[in-house]
Amino acid sequence: MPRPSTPLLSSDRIRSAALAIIDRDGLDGLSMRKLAAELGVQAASLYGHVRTKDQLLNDIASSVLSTVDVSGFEVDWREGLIRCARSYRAALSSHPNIVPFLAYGPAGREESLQRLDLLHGALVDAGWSRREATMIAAGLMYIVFGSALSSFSSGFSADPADYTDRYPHLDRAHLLPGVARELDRDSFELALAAFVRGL
Amino acid sequence: MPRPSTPLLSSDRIRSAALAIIDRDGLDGLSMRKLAAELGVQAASLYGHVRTKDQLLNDIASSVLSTVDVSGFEVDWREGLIRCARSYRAALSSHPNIVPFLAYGPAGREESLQRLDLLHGALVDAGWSRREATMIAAGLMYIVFGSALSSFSSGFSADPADYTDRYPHLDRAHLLPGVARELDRDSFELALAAFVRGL
DNA sequence: CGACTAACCGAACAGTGTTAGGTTAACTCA
DNA sequence: TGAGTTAACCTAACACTGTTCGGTTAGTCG
Repeated sequence: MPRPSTPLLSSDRIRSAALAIIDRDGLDGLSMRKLAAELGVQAASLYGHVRTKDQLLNDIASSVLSTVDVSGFEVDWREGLIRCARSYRAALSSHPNIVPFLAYGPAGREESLQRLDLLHGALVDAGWSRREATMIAAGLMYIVFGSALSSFSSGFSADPADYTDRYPHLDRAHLLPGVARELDRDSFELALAAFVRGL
Repeated sequence: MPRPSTPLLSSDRIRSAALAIIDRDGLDGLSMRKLAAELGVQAASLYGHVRTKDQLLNDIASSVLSTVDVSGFEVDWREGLIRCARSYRAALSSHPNIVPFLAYGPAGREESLQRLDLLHGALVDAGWSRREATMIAAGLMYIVFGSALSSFSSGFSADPADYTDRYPHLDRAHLLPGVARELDRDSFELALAAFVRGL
């Protein structure tokens, strides 16, 4: 196929198709050839719009994180922390399969750092030292990312019988798939509340 | 080369060589061919001792986690939580490059679950409901894993000049490589203390 | 109309995990 | 002692992966 009348590809189309694959098939389920196939194109053609796969993932990560909202610090720094963490977690858990990529390294941090900077500033305004503010922000991120990659609900086998014998103490309830997500959310809320209260 | 007089390979040798590569070259730096080469062997030979690369990583993860200590709950459940979290983090941060693998899925959880079971039991004995105990344990893991993959110190560029202009609020101190680890540890301790205090 | 660029394709390269089938040393047992 | 079996390695290959090179043609500008 030569150059088509109307372009088949665009960075946006590529990104959203890639994110759809990640959501459906997981992070390992995304390959450039598969992505190209779903766009009706050969793999090589993608590289006219995307520098590299890693860069593509970074861009996707940035766009996922772009929905995070760090406003709400005017009222109360505690409330601000809580809102920020919730917003962060909501963004991450809407596309959970990309979280392991975020957890890897300096990924799409431009967006992330701007938000951290705001958060940091708000904490300093509230009376914390710069160093304390940094640590508090870090702690908040620990909880957000830890809960987002939630090795817990998703890490358990679907069959409760696998566990009840071997781990008598563990609460059986969280093994039911339907309850797992709710439990994850409640665990996050509990951790968040305890953390903020304990500061 | 036919069958050698004394075996060149063993599961233990493979595991420790693999972990050494991971520590040195990162998780992506480990390939079966490279691992084989360092053991003076061809890649295919590894599969006589290891079922699959994923299984190998799981075994390594389990052995890393096997150093975690969940004792110390006799005295006080708060103190027990803190000790457990510290021990967990110590294990993870002694081999930080394998943490992203742990963050992936149901990895080497046999070991992990046994410990969680103990922790859970201790919390229930201390008066928490089963559900609360589960959530508290989860929250603790959030902080441990979140801090272990510490996107923070390791995620920053080595050159402070990259940041100071763009993010005026961020504390410059944590950009110095030497200080980063210390700051990560302090952030962990702060988050842990706040969490436990806030329960 | 001619030059040039943009957008795609086919084929290839080096690398990945993994498997099948072959070769030979060491062990087992009559 | 000698035959048969098993264990431990090998070579070669398969089906992938991300990525690049060189071609082919449609659209655009002078």
